[in-house]
Amino acid sequence: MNYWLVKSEPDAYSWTQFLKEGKTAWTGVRNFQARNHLRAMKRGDAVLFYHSVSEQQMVGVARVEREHYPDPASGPSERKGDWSCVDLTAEKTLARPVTLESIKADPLLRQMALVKQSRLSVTPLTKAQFQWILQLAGTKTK
DNA sequence: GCCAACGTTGGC
DNA sequence: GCCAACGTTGGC
Repeated sequence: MNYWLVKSEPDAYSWTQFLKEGKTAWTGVRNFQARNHLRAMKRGDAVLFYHSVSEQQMVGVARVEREHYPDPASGPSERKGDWSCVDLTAEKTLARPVTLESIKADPLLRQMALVKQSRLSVTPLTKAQFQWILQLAGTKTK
């Protein structure tokens, strides 16, 4: 079981909308490193959902429902299969969102790729980091 | 709103 | 193949 973090600007695609839909195809990733992370995701992996820019906090937990498959090409220079996407299901909302501020203040959490490589939209995190975040959020793991 | 970090593009 | 210019992302 692996642990991941995906980011979204709330204005573009919010956790609220995700919850409403229950399931979403995580498409549109156009960065090789992020794509490789998508391809490494396994069904059942836990995924933290982070709101960037206007909120800068972790808001929910999702799960990998379907492992990577070709992201529909969006431009003339893209061939089908150049990029990948996965399907995610929304699992639970964090009782208390975990802010970037508190992440940076924490010795364990500030080692996350989210902090070090702020522009990367799909990043891995350790089990310890994941569980600690849930604890800070006042949310129980299954 | 600004700008640092980073990725991509295109001229040479 | 190098690198300057440019665009985008996201923190501040």
